[in-house]
Amino acid sequence: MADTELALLIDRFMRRIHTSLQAKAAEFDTENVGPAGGMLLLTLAEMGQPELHALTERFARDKSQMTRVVRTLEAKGLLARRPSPRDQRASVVYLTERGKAVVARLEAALAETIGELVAPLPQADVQKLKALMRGIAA
Amino acid sequence: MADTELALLIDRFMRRIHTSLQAKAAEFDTENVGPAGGMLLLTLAEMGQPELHALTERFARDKSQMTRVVRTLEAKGLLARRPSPRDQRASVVYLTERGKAVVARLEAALAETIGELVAPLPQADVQKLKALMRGIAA
DNA sequence: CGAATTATGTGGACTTTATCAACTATTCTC
DNA sequence: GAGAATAGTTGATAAAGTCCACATAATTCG
Repeated sequence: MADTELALLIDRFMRRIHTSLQAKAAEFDTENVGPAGGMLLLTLAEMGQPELHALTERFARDKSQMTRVVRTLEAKGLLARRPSPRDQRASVVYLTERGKAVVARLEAALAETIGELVAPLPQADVQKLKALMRGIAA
Repeated sequence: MADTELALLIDRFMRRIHTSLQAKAAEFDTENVGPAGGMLLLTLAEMGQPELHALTERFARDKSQMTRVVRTLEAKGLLARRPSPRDQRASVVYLTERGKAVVARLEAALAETIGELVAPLPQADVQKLKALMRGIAA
């Protein structure tokens, strides 16, 4: 029975990322995608051209929430959809060119913030940390 | 310049904890403290008798938000406050007996959920993971 | 010392996210 | 082909976070 500390540490880390990004949002969040929209775009960039339900599962949010976030990003022209060839109920989601440009900016800002927060750790430990988190995600 | 993946992994992990706990909330969240209240109680348990601003900083939320969360937990009789002896502006926050009982239940539920999510990892790796996260938090 | 500055906490108004249930339209199962 | 499950949307609501202004106490430093 693992203990509870991990959740507190992780929550805190996430909140610190959030706050730090919030502070400099004006500089990089030119499209006003906000935290949720930003994370979703990054997740989508990672996945390529998933069907919406797959993106929803990876992003670990409610599907109705997903509908709405995707719709606002679509309205901003950062991602687009087309019907899935394999399943008429499903749609495939993908970044537009503008979306890719936004993702590049988001990545730079996020990487900078993470870099600061993670500074006390040697680089090798950061890699180790990511590897461990990947192990959980699997 | 570290990359961005860590944030996605961590966000996802946190959301999975959240969803899993949500599903069984009826069993353990007898006082309806909710996710935010729960995390705050656990943080407070960890800290002992901090002044509110110290708790706020550790919890990494806005101070006005903190006022409100603390107030609802106080109303439920799970924590209490008394004026700080050192600073007349500040108040010291601490768990009541009922609060401690709630914390025990929260810890059990959270530990169970984390245990499940972390199952793919050997126990030693989980320890390593916590150690790394502690290193960041410092 | 005293004036300006900073820190603690509260309140109001607002935005963003999340939740839960119902519903349509497909697809799968057997 | 009937019944169950899946993909996605909508509506109503609740929870959480943000930003600003305020009151009061403490600190700084001329």
